Amino acid sequence: MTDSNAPTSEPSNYIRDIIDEDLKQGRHGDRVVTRFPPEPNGYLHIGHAKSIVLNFGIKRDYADRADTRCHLRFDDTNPETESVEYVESIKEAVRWLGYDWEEHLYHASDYFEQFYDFAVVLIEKGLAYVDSLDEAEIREYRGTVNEPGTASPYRDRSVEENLDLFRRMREGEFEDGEHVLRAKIDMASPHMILRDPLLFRIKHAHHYRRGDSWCIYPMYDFAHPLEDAIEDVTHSLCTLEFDNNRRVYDWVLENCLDPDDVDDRPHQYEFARLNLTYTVMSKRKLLQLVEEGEVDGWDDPRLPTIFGMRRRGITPDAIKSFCRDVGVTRTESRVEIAQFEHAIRDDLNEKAPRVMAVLDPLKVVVTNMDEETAPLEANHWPRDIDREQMRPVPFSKEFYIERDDFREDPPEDFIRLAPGREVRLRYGYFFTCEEVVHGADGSVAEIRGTIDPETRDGTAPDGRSPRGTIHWVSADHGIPFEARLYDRLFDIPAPDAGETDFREHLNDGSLVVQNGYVEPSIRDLPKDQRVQFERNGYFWQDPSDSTDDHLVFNQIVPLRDAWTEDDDTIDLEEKRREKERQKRLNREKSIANKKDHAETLDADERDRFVRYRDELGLSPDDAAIIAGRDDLSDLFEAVVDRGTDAQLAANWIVNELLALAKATPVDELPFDADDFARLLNLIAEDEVSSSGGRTVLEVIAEQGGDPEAIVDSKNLRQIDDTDKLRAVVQTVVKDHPEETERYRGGKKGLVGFFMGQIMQRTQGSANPETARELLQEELAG
RNA sequence: UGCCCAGUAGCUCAAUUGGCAGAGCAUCUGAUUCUGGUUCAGAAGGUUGAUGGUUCGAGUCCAUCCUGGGCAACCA
Repeated sequence: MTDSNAPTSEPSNYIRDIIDEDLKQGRHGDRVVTRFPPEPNGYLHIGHAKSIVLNFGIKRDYADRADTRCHLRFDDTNPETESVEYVESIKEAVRWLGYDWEEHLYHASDYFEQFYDFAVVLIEKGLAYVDSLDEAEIREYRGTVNEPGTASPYRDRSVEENLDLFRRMREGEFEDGEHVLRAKIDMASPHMILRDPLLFRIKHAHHYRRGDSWCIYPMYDFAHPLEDAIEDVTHSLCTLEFDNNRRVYDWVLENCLDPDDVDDRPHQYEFARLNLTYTVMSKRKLLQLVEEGEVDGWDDPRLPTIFGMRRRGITPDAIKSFCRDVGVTRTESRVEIAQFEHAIRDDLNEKAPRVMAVLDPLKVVVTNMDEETAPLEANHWPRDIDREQMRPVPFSKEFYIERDDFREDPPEDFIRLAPGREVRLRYGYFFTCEEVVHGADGSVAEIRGTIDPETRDGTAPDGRSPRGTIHWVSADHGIPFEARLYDRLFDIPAPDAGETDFREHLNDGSLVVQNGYVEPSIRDLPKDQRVQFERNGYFWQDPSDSTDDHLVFNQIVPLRDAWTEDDDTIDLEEKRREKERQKRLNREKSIANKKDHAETLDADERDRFVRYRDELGLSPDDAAIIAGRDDLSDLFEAVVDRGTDAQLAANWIVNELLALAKATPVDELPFDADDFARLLNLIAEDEVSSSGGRTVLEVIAEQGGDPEAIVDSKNLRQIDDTDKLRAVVQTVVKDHPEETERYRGGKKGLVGFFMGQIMQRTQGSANPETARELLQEELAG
């Protein structure tokens, strides 16, 4: 039971971690500026909602710590697909979700002049050129993922010529496709994106906002970073598929911006888009369903579109709380629809007054009652929700119950109505079934039976209480209505994953229409009130089809149902076994394909490798890693020459130094072989522990310095003195009686906790081996 | 076959930056209940993708491999 409106502590995620750190470092002063940048070429869906909640959520949550903004920006740089209709629908969707962009509404199309100017800057720097290859040729020249590209013959045009051509492109002197403007980066880059990406193309097309004033339009990779920079965005959040594009994003900003502005330029961070089981999320597939009439428009309640969800009756609160639940990560995932349904129920449980409605009516006649009784009184709210809102519920001789709630031949655990059985009618009498009337086809047509007049208030004087309670609606007073029950749109969890066309997996039963009766008090509730039809789920009136004469209710979500006849438990077990099987398979493969490091070495490296392995006794792995890099070999040999033990040196180079020097060659680090040898010496002589050594290494790799001096200034000299250590160990144990208790009770993993405490107190300088021995002695009691 | 990204419970995520592997959802019990709902209590579920290494100590650091995804639009 969470109140989604409450300012609950926001879950942290990796993007918030970055923002926290940036705030701490003052990277953008105290500004945190995000943006939601849709292209107005389609309707928004729950995946967009995740992005909206992320971006606007950051604006809201950091408002107390920082100067925050969140822009709504239309990324309208492609005139062929965009329109005002989409702009308006997107604004409406964002507003409906409950977010306010205030005065920060922007359009990329307002920046066309600036994009042009930035392009001129690049040309003048010799970093962009007009290419006159046609589309097919450009593709050809780009190469493939395995082969480098080749330079366009136009790549080396003069700045003047480029400037002239680019100006004339804008003037409209050329046809579509005759020329493009490209960045001059690297046609051989292993990153395809960096093989001279296109910046501008000619498109004689009418733009929905700029009309015909432009005939060249910028590409995403050029426009987007500049849009962010123009608006002073600090954190530009997008989905994972733009990961590769980040390289151009950075390149554009670093080369277009004034050097003074580069330091606090925007940065792009990617997160996984949201996928749900049993539905599809891509604009293209959604469009296909709409256009082919598989669903009833963009706001069909079965669709995961914002308008579909709105029409279905799902609230913004539920969507937001769901988005918070799934979090923000870089792991691609598909969330079980059950998780979403939970958020919807959790939200509605406290918002929806209860009423009774029968969806699939079966008539019941009471034989021991002739005239109408006064209406029963019932609270719209169940006892566990602390609200009172009474309404009259008329009861009469004839009423309807749910067809499902009666079985002629009930299974063992069936607790509802059956021949000879008594049940409680919700808010009213106990009823006993005495007769079953069959129709011509043999199906049950009517139930007859008696009420116990003593049980009008739902209790019996003799204290008996039926096992089951069922809902009902008076036949004389019930209002007929149409119920639309929605189920998952597809019948497999990942309709868009396999080889087959996703449309083959459409679920025939995704919409079931039933005609039932609802209690008359529904008329006293606001038309847009979400209600719970007891035992049937949450409903509300369809906003477009429901009228006073013909009520239409959408089922927002059914109630959780513990009485299901099919069980998913087998499925779960199967999944576990499948995962286990897969793991075993992968293990075999990964062992079988283990690579021999030495294979890729050239002749010189191989010499070194053999020497390290055979003469110095290094493991083949270590020997190959060091031999494979000149900088590592030089350092390694230099320290060994100074008398350091080869294995020790290798360990530290491979396992510790490599982590710090992934990108930079070690000879560019601010320390030399002497420093490193001295450090290793301190470690070899037990002057510092290995963790102390690591600290020293970090310092000298960062800023250089004498290891010995650092050891002293940071107080890292290893404590071997047993008495001194014992004192520390004893205090630690004494200070944590509860953990000690648990350790003695069998939670041996706590040694790590205690060791951590000891290391903290001694700033990492305790001799770990001795400390551990003493600790174990002490904990043994 | 190049480059990039990601692998923690069935699903979605945590894990104080090298120190007790946890939570929500789903599942299964039990209690409460005039909703087979809600709420509460509990259980089960893990070789942290694998193998080796570093370390007193590895989900976290190093190496290799495996699996999945992305990149060769004048789309975004």
